[in-house]
Amino acid sequence: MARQSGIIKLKGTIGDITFYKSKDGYLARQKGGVDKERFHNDPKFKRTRENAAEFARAGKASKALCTAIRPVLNKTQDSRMISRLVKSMMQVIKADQVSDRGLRNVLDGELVLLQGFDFNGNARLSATVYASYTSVIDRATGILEINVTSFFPDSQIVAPRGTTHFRFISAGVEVDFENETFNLVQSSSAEISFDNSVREPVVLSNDIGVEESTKPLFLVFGIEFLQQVNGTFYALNNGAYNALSLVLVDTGV
DNA sequence: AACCATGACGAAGTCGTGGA
DNA sequence: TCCACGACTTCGTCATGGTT
Repeated sequence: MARQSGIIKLKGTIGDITFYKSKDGYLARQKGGVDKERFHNDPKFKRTRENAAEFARAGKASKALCTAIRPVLNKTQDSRMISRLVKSMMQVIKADQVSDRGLRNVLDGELVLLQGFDFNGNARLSATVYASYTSVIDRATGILEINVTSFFPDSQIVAPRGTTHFRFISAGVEVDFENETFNLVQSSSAEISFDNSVREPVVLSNDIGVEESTKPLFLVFGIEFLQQVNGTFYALNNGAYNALSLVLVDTGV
């Protein structure tokens, strides 16, 4: 048993040697693990394979959703967004009470659990937009809508320094997780000046053009901060403070 | 010999980092 | 500038290497 006696204690793997901490102190040993062949065939790994299958499904579903709203994401995401999304997607899958172990999936799960997901972990929508709004998904007409009530930018929007304007953004998307296809429609408000005068209500309506869809529908809502220089709008801080959240989910039939 | 604690592995995907 | 690799997400199983 190799023991680490130096000043710098390591944890993790370098080359073929694994460094770790045990109750006896810091140790080092040869890298171990289960080989691929065994993982795929050994009956003892059945449970592990089932977990892997569900995890793979969560990964794929996350990618499908991510790809679907890619145009809206537009820098309103942090570097760990996918990780968090996969984590949430695993909860969706684990909520499937119909399928057998290893076969649980997002369609039989609770996609509603994704509601409230923030695509930018550094700027949560609920801590950025305090103007009140309602969200509606009308499956019959295929219209996904956000209604922001009258508000005061100054006191109801938390904007980063340098903001002169902002705009609300929204998108409605129908996702077919089985075929990994989607149907996205996006909309945004005009540029709104960041000051203390009252603003008229804002309506962001997304008509996906499909009536009575049977697939899951998602409504995302967010805000983009802008700086106006000589009449042109520039994205502020590369979008670091932009917020985007999955405000409403309609699971489908 | 039996037992215990612990980390690696695998699945899919994306982003950040470092080397070439 | 591009590419390869590691980190990170979940979690059950087992190799590893120690102790009793």
